[in-house]
Amino acid sequence: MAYEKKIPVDLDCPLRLTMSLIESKWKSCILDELRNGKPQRPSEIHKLLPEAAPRVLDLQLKEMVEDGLVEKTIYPELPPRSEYRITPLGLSLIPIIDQMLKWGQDHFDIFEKKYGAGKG
Amino acid sequence: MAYEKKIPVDLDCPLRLTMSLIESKWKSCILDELRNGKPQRPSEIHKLLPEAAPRVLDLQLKEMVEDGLVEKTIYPELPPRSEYRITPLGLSLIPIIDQMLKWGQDHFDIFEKKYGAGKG
DNA sequence: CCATATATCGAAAATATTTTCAGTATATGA
DNA sequence: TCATATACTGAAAATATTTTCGATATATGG
Repeated sequence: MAYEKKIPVDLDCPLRLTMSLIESKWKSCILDELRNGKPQRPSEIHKLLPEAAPRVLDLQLKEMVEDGLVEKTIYPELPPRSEYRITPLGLSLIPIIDQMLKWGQDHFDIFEKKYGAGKG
Repeated sequence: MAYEKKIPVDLDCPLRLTMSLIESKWKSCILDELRNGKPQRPSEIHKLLPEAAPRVLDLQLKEMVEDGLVEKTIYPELPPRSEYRITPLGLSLIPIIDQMLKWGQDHFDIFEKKYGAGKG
């Protein structure tokens, strides 16, 4: 079969749906950075997540806008300016992000010991 | 740079750590299927998740065993028999799975309307 | 002897994701 | 004029993931 654009979200089951919205490498981090509700410019987000290539953030933010987790405002100025802000829908995912954050904190040591520095 | 095996889990931050343990296509579903604590044979898991290729479940279960989310018992019988059972560590992720499940249920309609049958 | 069930594996093919790179555009300030 | 900052894009390269396929092994039942 020829290449076909993947379905944006996974409607097979509610669990897969939720996962598919946030499982890309940087989406959960982006949500975490925008959680305070403050609009952020792309360049600011890049600074907050310096390990992510700007292009990836662009692409992932675009999907998040499409999915309704984030909204974008473009100001017709020069040099160009735009801002991303978390939506109520995106905000409703924050408790999940929080729980994952906490789980990761609580269990970090186990995985540090197992896989960390030189244990690969 | 030559191909190099990826780091098994992401130790960059607690959030990425948690995500990296469950973000593969079928891992969250596998956890959900094993949540009741009953050991399951590979062939049973395949039946529960018929859309996943057996090979993928093999590979993902192997990683989950390595990560300590699931444990495996091999019975030295013929024909071969083995069982996978969720561990306490895996069980500790179930509240997150539950929250994602619930979120997906609560918001399914939005995404059904947006992306479902013919709206692609 | 042959098909079936069972679990597992290696290898390759197919797909998807992430990253890099070079380009668009335009105001500002050296 | 030239570098810089800003946001954005297309294309291709690099990587990763998922799927398919064919193979191993061996008891059981036809």
